[in-house]
Amino acid sequence: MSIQVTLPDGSVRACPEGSTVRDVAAGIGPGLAAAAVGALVDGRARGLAESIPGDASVAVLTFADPKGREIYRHTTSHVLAQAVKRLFPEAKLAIGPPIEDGFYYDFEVSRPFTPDDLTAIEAEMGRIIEDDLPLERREISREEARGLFLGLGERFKVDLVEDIPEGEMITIYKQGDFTDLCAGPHLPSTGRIRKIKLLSAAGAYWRGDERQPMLQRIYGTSFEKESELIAYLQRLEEARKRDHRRLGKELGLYQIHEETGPGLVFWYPKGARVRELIEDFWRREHRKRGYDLVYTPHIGKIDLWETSGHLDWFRENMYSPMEVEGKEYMLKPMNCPFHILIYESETRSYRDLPLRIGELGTVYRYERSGVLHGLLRVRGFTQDDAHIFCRPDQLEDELVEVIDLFQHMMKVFGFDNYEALLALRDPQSKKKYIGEDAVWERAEAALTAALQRKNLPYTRGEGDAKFYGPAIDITLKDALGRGWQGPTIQVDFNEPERFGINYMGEDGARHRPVIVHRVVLGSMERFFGSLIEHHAGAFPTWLAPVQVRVLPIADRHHDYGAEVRRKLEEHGARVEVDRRNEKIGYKIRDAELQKIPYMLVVGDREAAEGKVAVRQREKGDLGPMPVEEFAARIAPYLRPGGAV
RNA sequence: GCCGACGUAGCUCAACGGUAGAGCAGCUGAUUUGUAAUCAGCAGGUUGCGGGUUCGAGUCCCAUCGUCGGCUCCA
Repeated sequence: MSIQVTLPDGSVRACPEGSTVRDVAAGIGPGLAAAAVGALVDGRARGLAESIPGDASVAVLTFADPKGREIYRHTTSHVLAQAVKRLFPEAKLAIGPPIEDGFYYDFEVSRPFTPDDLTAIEAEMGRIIEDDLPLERREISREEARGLFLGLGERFKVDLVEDIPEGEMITIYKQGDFTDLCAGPHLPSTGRIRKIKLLSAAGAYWRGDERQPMLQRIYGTSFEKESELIAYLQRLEEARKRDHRRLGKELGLYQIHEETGPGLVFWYPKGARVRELIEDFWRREHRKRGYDLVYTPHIGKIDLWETSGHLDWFRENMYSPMEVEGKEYMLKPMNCPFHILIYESETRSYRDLPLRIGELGTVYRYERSGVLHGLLRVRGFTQDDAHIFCRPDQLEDELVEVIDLFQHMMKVFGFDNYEALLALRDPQSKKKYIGEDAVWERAEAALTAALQRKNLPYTRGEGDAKFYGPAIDITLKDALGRGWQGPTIQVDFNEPERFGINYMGEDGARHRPVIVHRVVLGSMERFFGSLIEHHAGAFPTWLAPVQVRVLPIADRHHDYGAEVRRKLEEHGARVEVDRRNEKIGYKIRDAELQKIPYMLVVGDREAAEGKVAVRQREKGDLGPMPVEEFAARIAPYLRPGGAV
């Protein structure tokens, strides 16, 4: 008997029954057999020693495949755990999965790991790798697993065993003197691991829950080649250079002052300039698309927050009330109640809808001190907020419009590093959510349809919706690949109900509108932080705080420099003249470090001929040209969305 | 908030428990300069803040403020 194995290229091979993944790889070629770390068998990861159960599609995995790397690093995390158990026999094992670019393992230990511990552990890992211990996979019964880990005193593993659903297979992997509960798969032996590096240790709660004990997590990574490891570490170093906190200081964009408090941002002149440009563009774009723009207060009576329901479900993110003439006021964490007051200030007709009320609204939210992060997580921030009040039948079209606006914004600002999540109800526990089934279904369908109509790729997140409605959440990635929620489009059934707002329908009866909360940038702070990292501080010309710096060769060229500046300013460019008593090389270096898009060197020749010697940021000398020619050349880049 | 590391001049960093230093930036002067740092001089600090130990604390201990990494990616 033989089985049919279908390979990724569509070809089919007959293999003897009982063939292993290793056999299939060897059948394809010796090179692949040597590089293989496992395979996807009918989409499920398997180890090299596992046999193919029957006819199946098989994709052999190497370190080059993300799934292959996971296997490789998962085994590395077991080696880490084995090393820790050797050096700290009292350590209790928790979990140790592969993650993007590496792996971690959590331990319960009597004291946190020190940097010296990490060095010793890494050395011990080296010995385990050198010993080339084979990993043995074994399927065991639930009872046997319980007994085994109870006997080993591994209480977290016992917990994990108990959480494995009934009927699911339980496997353990053993290497030398070390045994771990693990679904696998793994490399055949520890000697397959080449280059390892432990990166850091940090506290982490068991199951990410702060009511649970704090464990000590060790992060590390592993590669097949030393050059890959070095390249990875260099990439980390490069990413650190893009960090908006570093660039924010170097470029004089913003600062957070200890004197004021954490998470409260000062936009310095250059950062403020960029923000102004973003905001101007934002306003124009919203006007074009039928938004009414408003300003509302920063504080409001506590009763308002009672009505809105924020006191029930958002209080822990709100600052304590302040008392004014015996009445309690709250700093606003959201703009919606204020926009609702504007909506209900007059009787609305079905003809008035949709009503789109927008505001660059500054809100304050309490964030725990440990989670604050530069501009990306702060305590006071300005949302590019808007609330769309519409009839249910208008919802889908409105959502399409919002997605279109969002996509336009991302394009204009040169963003492509984002991911969309469609946050849906958890179908298992519908009672967690307010609003009727039919309305939810309609809203979820409208969101899905809108995403499809606008061709926005997304992943579905069942159970990710807020209690008041489904949403589309956009995650922006920072320089180190960490995700931050930016734009979001949320359908809300709750607040219209709580405020009892309505509109007069065609039928003369009152109807309840739906509210869409939406931000298309997120907040000015987070978006700016993202923007800095995305461009590594080198803003496209239209957003650069200073677009052109004129660099006179000597003092006698200052007057001509001022003339060039005036001419370019007439064309709407932001220009400054470097009048310092320095050599040209110094001025160029400084302008390059300040990431100014264009440097204009002016000396005797340029002054005599009415020219400028153009140097472009990072590109270098473009040669001399008349001032007017330069102005014409950069004109397209001065407009919003102008590339370069 | 919790675990760990860190906090010295505007910035980047030195200083076995024994008189706080350097480079850059700043200021002054000289130089008038052609595509990524001209030279010299000057000034700049209660070592985050507050206690304690010690003959003596930037250094050791406690407390506090702040920064950084982690606390999501579920054997």
